[in-house]
Amino acid sequence: MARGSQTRQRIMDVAQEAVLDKGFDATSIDEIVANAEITKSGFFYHFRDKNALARALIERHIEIEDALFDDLFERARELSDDPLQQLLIGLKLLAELLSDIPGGHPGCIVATAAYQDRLFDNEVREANRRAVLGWRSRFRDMLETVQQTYPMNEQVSLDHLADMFSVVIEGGLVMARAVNDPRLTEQQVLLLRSYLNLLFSPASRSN
Amino acid sequence: MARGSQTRQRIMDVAQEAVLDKGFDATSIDEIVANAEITKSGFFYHFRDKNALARALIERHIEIEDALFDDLFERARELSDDPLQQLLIGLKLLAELLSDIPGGHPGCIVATAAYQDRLFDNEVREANRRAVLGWRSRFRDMLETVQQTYPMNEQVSLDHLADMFSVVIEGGLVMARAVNDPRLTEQQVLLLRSYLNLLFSPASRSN
DNA sequence: TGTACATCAGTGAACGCGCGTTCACTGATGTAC
DNA sequence: TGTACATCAGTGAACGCGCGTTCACTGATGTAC
Repeated sequence: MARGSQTRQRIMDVAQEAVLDKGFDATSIDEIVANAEITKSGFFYHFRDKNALARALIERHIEIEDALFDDLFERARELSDDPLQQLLIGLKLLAELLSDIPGGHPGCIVATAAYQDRLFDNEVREANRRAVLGWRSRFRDMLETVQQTYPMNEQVSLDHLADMFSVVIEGGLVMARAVNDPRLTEQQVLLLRSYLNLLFSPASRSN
Repeated sequence: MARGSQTRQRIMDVAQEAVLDKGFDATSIDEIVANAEITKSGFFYHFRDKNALARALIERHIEIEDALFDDLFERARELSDDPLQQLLIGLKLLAELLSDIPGGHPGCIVATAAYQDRLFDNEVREANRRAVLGWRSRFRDMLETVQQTYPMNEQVSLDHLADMFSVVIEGGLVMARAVNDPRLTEQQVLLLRSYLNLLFSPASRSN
């Protein structure tokens, strides 16, 4: 890796940690450059302005998150041939993964961005929107496959259901922060799993 | 109402609108006093500093939210004697209410606070925490009553399930912002309703 | 192989603006005697 | 009922600090001939 892009990477790593910890605008460039061991003007060599950093952070985050989901459900496919089982196993793996990451995982960058909307320019908002819509279509595809084999026990919109993955994760992260209990997100993902199980499993549900 | 407390109220109204729109620290005191038609020093007569405003906003919000939930489930109790039906009706009413409020409802003040944690002092964080725990115990009580009549079809923790109300609402609000679709929150609340229905309804679930 | 030039990856100092906060003061209303 | 004093609900001007951003400059590396 070229010398310059190493530095750029380091700036982003340092920035991401700070942003996840306390939000984007509470993270000053001074602080970032101090931790990245570079000068302020070095920062502006790599990023035109602070918005460019936000954009880069969101875009990189989407890639990482996507790769992570790819891995996760790939593993799930290895463990079962049944589409419903794959989904349930994937969610279980996701819950485990969430419990392994100490103190907040990448997902919340999206929420941070959503909540500080007006601070960002249009490009940042668009990047954020694309990320969320990407997740919707990913989970929607999986749900459609499941539905082909397992008719739903109650009719609900697959799009809404697909959004619920993001909702539960992001909502879980918000609440985990609010009550200061990092395990909350994981627990909520397992509840989503329980819902999908009840929704798609063929009856015989007595005890 | 005394002259002073009218002004105080006006400051808070104006501030709340701005905070919900773009976050707490993106809302300047200058802007608040301009919209409240008062001078900057007038603001500092009513609030010692910006944190005091945050605290007042969160506390007032909790009261309003609590009153709102009280009303909502009181109405639900009038409409049915059955605890499960009460819960389901309550959620339906909540969804309708969310769709009536144009552009974001109070709930997100809590998320805003959670995501800008480091900006606030301990008292603000504590107020926020109390709010969330209050909702947990409220919903937990309702769920316990339901469970006495309707055993769960799948064993899950009532505490986690109670948290899911907040998770779905807050997560829904975050996502609604991210994709710019105000109806998203309402849809997610209805999915939670669907989950509770599947979880507690006695079998005979085959369409 | 040596020289000329260009690009890369930064440095250091300065700037200006907006922000939260302070402080000395004031006119209107309330209270004691 | 009138006067003295206290409190309430503000005003207006100033301050200082941190922040994002700019700008002129520089030493190291890469490329052409």
